[in-house]
Amino acid sequence: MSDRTRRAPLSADEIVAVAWEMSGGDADAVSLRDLGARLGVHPTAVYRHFPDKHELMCAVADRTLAGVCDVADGVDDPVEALVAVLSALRGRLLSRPAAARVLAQGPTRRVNEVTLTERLLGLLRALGLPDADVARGYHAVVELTVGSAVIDQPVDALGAPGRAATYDRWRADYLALDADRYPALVALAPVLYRGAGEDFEFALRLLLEALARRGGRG
Amino acid sequence: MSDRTRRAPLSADEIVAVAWEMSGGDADAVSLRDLGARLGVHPTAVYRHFPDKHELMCAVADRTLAGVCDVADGVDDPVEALVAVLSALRGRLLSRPAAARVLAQGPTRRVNEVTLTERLLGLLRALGLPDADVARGYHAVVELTVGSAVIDQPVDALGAPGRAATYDRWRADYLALDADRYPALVALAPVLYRGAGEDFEFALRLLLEALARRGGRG
DNA sequence: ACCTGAACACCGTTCAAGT
DNA sequence: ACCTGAACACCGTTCAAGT
Repeated sequence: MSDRTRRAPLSADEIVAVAWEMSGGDADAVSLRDLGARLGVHPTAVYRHFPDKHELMCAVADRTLAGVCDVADGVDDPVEALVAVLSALRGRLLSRPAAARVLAQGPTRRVNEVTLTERLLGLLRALGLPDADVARGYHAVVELTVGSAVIDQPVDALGAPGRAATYDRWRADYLALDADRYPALVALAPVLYRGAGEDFEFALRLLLEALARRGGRG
Repeated sequence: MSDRTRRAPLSADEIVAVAWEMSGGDADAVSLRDLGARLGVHPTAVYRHFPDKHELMCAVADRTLAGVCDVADGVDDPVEALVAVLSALRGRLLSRPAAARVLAQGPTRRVNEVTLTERLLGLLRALGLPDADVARGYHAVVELTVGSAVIDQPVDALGAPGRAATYDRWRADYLALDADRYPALVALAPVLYRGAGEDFEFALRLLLEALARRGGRG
């Protein structure tokens, strides 16, 4: 490492950008040693910019939320806008499991998350709900979306053929059970796991339409 | 270690029982070294009974589900029975985060989970839904319950006073935002985070009543 | 058959030292 | 001011060796 290859000073933004890149795709963990190597810096240099790894990962998670709300721009119906934003959120969490795990442990209250929360609350208000129901509806849709993303992520990461094979295997396992002890499971095995994305949207619409009905917009 | 203190041969059940005890309470991780110490055995001895740590934790997670269905015994109304089982499930996941993390990564298809699935499907069928909606309703309530548990767990672990303080702080943070940029957030801050358990039950009943309505039992 | 010892290839984090 | 080196206290896992 000669002087002319010595890098410019680190910045928090650069660290987050590189960590964010590393967290994409299959790699579902970022180590500080790998991160240091990609930054061309000693592994412990990031401690000058973040107090610990968790704070860094919160920043990475928040970067994952940047611009999710934009998918609702120009969508007039609040239910459709909510479906668009929350499906987009789920998609981002699926493709970035490390971020999903951070966000699944409670709110980070960082800028993109706050922007997203504002948008969701605004859209839920547009359903004509009383404030208390807006708040509870917000918690409901976030819990459903995060739950769906963390449960579906491992299978989602397998890609289309792997997904189909996995779901086939699970259905076969259930079908092979004793029908006397597990009648519902054996009967319903063929219709379980028919597309995680569709199942999510079904649940989300059920929730949103129930909320809309409470708001007098049903 | 004299011969007379040398322990009896390990069994998979004993390993799971001790790991399950260790995973309770505040400790949200179990290391094989600690586990070995509590078993009075070399850390790597568990590899004779489980192929890797993940398989062990799946067994621990399944132990966490034992008997959850029992809370529905004697409850006639299927909606009330579903609320009872899923609330009990959420409670167990809250008190055992290591198990929650395993179950949040997809189905284990072990005995207690299968028993729980059978019960949930049976109860959803009792709502009079077509099979496809039973399956999608099942995925919906599981995603909501697991999402609620993983999101609420860290704050839940603080105990009642810590919970209240945390929620107060979050509300105060939102209230302090610029009301022009974040109108809904500032307006609704006072009614956010009003008891995670109540919020969960609200969302769950919304979902179940929407399902019951589809089944002609609304 | 069942378990141990020693090692391998990792982690996050602290802190004195360098420039 | 910013980063490095070295160390600390951990991880899960493998595999040859012991009894």
